[in-house]
Amino acid sequence: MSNLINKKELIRQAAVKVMSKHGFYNTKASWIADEAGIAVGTIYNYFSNKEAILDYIFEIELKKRMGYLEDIEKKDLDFYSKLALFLNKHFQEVKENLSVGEILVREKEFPKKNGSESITKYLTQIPIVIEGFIVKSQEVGEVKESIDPVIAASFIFGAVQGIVEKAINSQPEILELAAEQLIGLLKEGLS
Amino acid sequence: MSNLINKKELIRQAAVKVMSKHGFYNTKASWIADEAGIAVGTIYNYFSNKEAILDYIFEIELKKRMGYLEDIEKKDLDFYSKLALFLNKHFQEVKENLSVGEILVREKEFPKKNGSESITKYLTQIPIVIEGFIVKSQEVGEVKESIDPVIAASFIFGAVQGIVEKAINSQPEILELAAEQLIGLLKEGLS
Amino acid sequence: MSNLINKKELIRQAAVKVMSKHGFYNTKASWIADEAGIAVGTIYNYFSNKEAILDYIFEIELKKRMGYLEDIEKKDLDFYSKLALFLNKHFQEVKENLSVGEILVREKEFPKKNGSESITKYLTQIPIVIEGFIVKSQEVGEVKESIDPVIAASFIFGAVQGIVEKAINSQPEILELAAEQLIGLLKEGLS
Amino acid sequence: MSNLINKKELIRQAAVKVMSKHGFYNTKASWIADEAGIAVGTIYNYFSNKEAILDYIFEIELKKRMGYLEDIEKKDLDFYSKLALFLNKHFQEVKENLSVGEILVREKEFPKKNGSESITKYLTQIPIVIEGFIVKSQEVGEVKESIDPVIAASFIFGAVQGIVEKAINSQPEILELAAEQLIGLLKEGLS
DNA sequence: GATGAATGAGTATTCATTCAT
DNA sequence: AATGAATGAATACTCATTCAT
Repeated sequence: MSNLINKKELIRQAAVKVMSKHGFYNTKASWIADEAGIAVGTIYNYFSNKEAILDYIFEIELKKRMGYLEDIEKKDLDFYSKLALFLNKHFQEVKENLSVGEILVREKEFPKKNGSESITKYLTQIPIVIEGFIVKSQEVGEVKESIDPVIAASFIFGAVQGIVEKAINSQPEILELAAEQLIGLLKEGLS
Repeated sequence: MSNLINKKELIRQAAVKVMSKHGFYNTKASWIADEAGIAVGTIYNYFSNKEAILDYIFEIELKKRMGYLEDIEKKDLDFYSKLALFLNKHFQEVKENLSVGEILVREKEFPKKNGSESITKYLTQIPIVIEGFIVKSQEVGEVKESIDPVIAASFIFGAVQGIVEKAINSQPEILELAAEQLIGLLKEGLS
Repeated sequence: MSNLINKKELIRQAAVKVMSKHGFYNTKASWIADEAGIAVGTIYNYFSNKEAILDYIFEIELKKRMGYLEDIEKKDLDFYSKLALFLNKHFQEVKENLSVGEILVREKEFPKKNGSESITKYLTQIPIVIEGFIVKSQEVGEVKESIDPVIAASFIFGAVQGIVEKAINSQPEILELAAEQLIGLLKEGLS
Repeated sequence: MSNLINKKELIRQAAVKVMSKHGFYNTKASWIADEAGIAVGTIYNYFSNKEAILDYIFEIELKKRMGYLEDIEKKDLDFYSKLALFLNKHFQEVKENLSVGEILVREKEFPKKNGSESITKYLTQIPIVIEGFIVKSQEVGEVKESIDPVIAASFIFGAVQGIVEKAINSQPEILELAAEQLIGLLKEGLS
């Protein structure tokens, strides 16, 4: 019964593992099947094509982040506290599953006809929410008026991606301090 | 002989144009040839394979950046001035050729045997140089000791990538203010 | 047990509908199941494979025709009357179920190992019977000696198929007059 | 130079051979390539897909027939002479290349999106031209008014197909007499 | 008997790369 | 050097068939 969900989930996890290692384009459908311990054909009982798997991966992760952000948005906290909450969640997730982090940072599909909806959303929505945080903070005087919210949000989202990239490539341990450092930097600058 | 150089350069530029639009994996060698107005076979007189073209693109761009950074390093300037010089150069380049920016931000090849050396270098070396800047600045007391140079460098490099991504996707004009805003943020934080 | 027969018949009818529309090779087993309102697996409780369904369809139709022909053969009628009886029956059947007609005219399977026995029989036996009619008629002087029975039988069978094809493609109403016209033509020619 | 034409023609001929033997759906692209003595990929330099090959086969044969028919149409001959000319040409072609005949008689594609234009045309146009012949002949009083031209044309086209089918299946030699016999039948009937 | 999820052999098609001209 | 037709390895995806429930 929940077998259906489980199989799709099984494929998703196998795909994360394999795609994080070889990249989307170099990942063969058969590798995912092997990793999942199922037949190739089975993949296509749950996903219409390879792209749909990647899309689903992003969909899941995006949902998680948007869930966090919604919860956070409701809270009566200053900008830095809100951001800190989000960063902690995000870095925590990545720490627990570096493969997912790798995919989130690296995959930027180039669709032909049916590109991955969710990748675009992931890369777009999250910065927009951050932008919203900033705008509100400016209204309250928490953040300087001279700051361009669009630019700042792009910085922050980019910085987060950059840190995850670095963590994956060489120093996973930086994820421990990353949130704190990032918040500190945003609060007071480097000096 | 300058003919030789020109043809290679011609191919590089054609590749930038086409790859920025469709991504490396979805770009057919023949499209590059068409864009360059040459025969497919000709590409292979100048590049051993498709990857080598992308590699060459990054090689060129990396060289430019490293050149700037070396020049900047020699100057007797404070950290922020140095960084400002670099950012201005970088954003200027991207502004002049958004296609190049698109590639620099998006392509993160997954090599099998012979992955692109230059992409890895680009993603690695530049942050390291920035890291060096930070370390030096900390020695002089310009930058707080509490700042983790690795994280900060990843932050900066990531933020730069993030802003370029945003510029490409929707608002090229933010490149105008980006350097100034980033420096401001790093100097004093958001508040 | 009549349940057993009914299910097989149900599948046959569903298959006729779907195959007449998409052709044997483009008909998915699952479509037949859907049309029949059963599960795919059920099909295989009644047929060993997809080909066997088509084979069965032809088997049924061939049996019907051979039945008619046997009955007709016994009657003491002249050639044209016999043929008329057969044509009326055949065109009647087709009129009542154009889908069956479509299949009879269009499907000419190319077997690998286990080709459809019945298709071959259908395409072979009926002309042979007609040939027999002609030979007998020649013995009685009803049909000219100069007529080659094999050729004439092929004409007649082909003409019947041709008319059905036309009826299906564009003018089902020609089936009304087809038998009469065909007989007239055979009797006296066009002039 | 005419190499291009020759290669396409080479593929066409190989396809005729193989498809006539195994049928369109059971013919593997690689078999055609093997028969033609070329690489599979080469096929796709000349045809966009397998269907396009079959389409081309029919296109060629249809053109031939329509060419004959146009030439014949211009001549000032009675209906039977015209038809005789056409039949002789057609049966001659088939005799010289039974494989082509086999395809013309057997292949009745079921297209999804992009079905074979030419097959439909072949099955449609030729009967229409014959129909035209009949109508004209009726105006001149050559053919009885009681004859339905559509039915008669379908009869004739079907009879032709029937005789080719028979020739291919068992008695190629009947093609010798086929035209004469069919004309005789149409002229005076069987009796 | 009925089911339908799982299977995996089978194939059309693509496209980077080659090399004879 | 330039060409572009020829190549054929590589792979996503299909779908008839099976079989555990």
